Amino acid sequence: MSNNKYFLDGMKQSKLFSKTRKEGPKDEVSKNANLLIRAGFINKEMAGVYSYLPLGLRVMKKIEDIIRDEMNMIGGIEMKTSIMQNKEVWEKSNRWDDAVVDNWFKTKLKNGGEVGLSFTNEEAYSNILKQYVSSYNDLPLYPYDFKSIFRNEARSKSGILRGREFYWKALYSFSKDEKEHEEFYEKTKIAYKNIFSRAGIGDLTYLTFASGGSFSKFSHEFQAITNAGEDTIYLDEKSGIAVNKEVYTDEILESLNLKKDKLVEKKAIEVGNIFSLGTRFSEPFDLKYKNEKGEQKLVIMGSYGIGLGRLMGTIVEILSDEKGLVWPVSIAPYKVHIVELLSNNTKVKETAEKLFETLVKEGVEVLYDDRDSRAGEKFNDSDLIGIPVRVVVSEKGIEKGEFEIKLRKDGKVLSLKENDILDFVNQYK
RNA sequence: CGGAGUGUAGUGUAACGGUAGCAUUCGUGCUUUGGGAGCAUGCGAUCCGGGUUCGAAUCCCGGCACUCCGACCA
Repeated sequence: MSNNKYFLDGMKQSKLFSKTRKEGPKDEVSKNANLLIRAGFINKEMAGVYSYLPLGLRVMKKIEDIIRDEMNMIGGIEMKTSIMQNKEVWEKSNRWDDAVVDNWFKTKLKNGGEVGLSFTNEEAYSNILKQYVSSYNDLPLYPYDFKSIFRNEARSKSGILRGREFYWKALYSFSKDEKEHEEFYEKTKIAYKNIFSRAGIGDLTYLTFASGGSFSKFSHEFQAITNAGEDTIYLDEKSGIAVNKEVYTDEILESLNLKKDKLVEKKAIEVGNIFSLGTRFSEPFDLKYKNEKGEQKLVIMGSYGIGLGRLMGTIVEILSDEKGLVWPVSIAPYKVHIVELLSNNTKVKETAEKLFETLVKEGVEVLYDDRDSRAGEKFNDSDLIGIPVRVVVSEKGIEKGEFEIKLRKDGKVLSLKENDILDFVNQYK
């Protein structure tokens, strides 16, 4: 967003329809949804279903940009699979029947036919690529998409951490053989690490061994440590490797070379996971290629997911404080929050307006609190919304020829001359 | 899907079976102007459907919704 010179990215708060609230809704216990609703980032529609308001959407898009960047760097190719799914396709892999998959949302066409709403993408990709993959020259392939996913969960909970409708990134790997698959699998571990670091929770997110399914001993989860978590993991703090409770056995610990007495039990949120699919889907879809010798071989698949809403919620759980949200610079809805204090001196508004225009022209993403409200309310709102850099424009500052800067993360305060403010703020672009 | 609980203005809360009140938000006017100011004034609500009763937010039945615990999952 910030490097697009043709799109000036500033917002006057008087034009932002969302408003902050002193109190969270009573039917929302989770910290993430409570704060995000209070700050006007999301709106609850029903259990497990949230709309994203302007500020929330901006955060979501930044997270999306980070993930896209990392996926593209390891060879991902973005596309978009449909949300409405064809029954016949899912019957091939035996995942249409409600007795097999009980969290489908299904609906009927006018002519009586059935369709399902996507709850995952293996079938969609396998079915599409069947048309295009026929030679070893066509592989490997790493398509992915960002998409809304629908799961008829018996119980949604924890705000945006577990919804019935959620937005995710799903990448699938289509490899010629196990070796090629493994190499890519290892690359995604690094890409995932990068994503969580860039999103601000890298130091609390650990690669975790979890149950694997029929094609590999383990799958791998990325677990972010927080008491709000639903999962229990056992972490070796030295190596940064963890084991999910579901595979926490003596035998497995030994195979991973982990000592039981060195592990600490932690609550964590699964913010991403990757797993090997082997030929589970290439077989029913007859997804094969011809190798150099002209032999037909089954494609080896892998799956790599991240729930964006869940990631956003996890970041809120981990980074927010008693005053409200605290966004890392990388995903903050805006980088700078200009807070203009009310004054009879018209110079205050003029100065704030001018600063806003200057910063926006420089390509800084700015939210400008131009509202006709008192200082206390503005400061509290600013804390709640959690933009990294606050610039206060006041009569007091103007007399001194200075702007007051306050950093949301650590509360650090500094004064800057008008000429220095651009350089300072540019660090946060 | 099992268990528990809760549904009152936009939001948060009160009301023994008897005038639906308070706070905040919002509108208007005045005062105020560096951490959710003050005064005045106004708008705005009992989840839906039945039943009991002279009378129901309140009691009973049914439905729906939401929250929490469990089972299940990005």
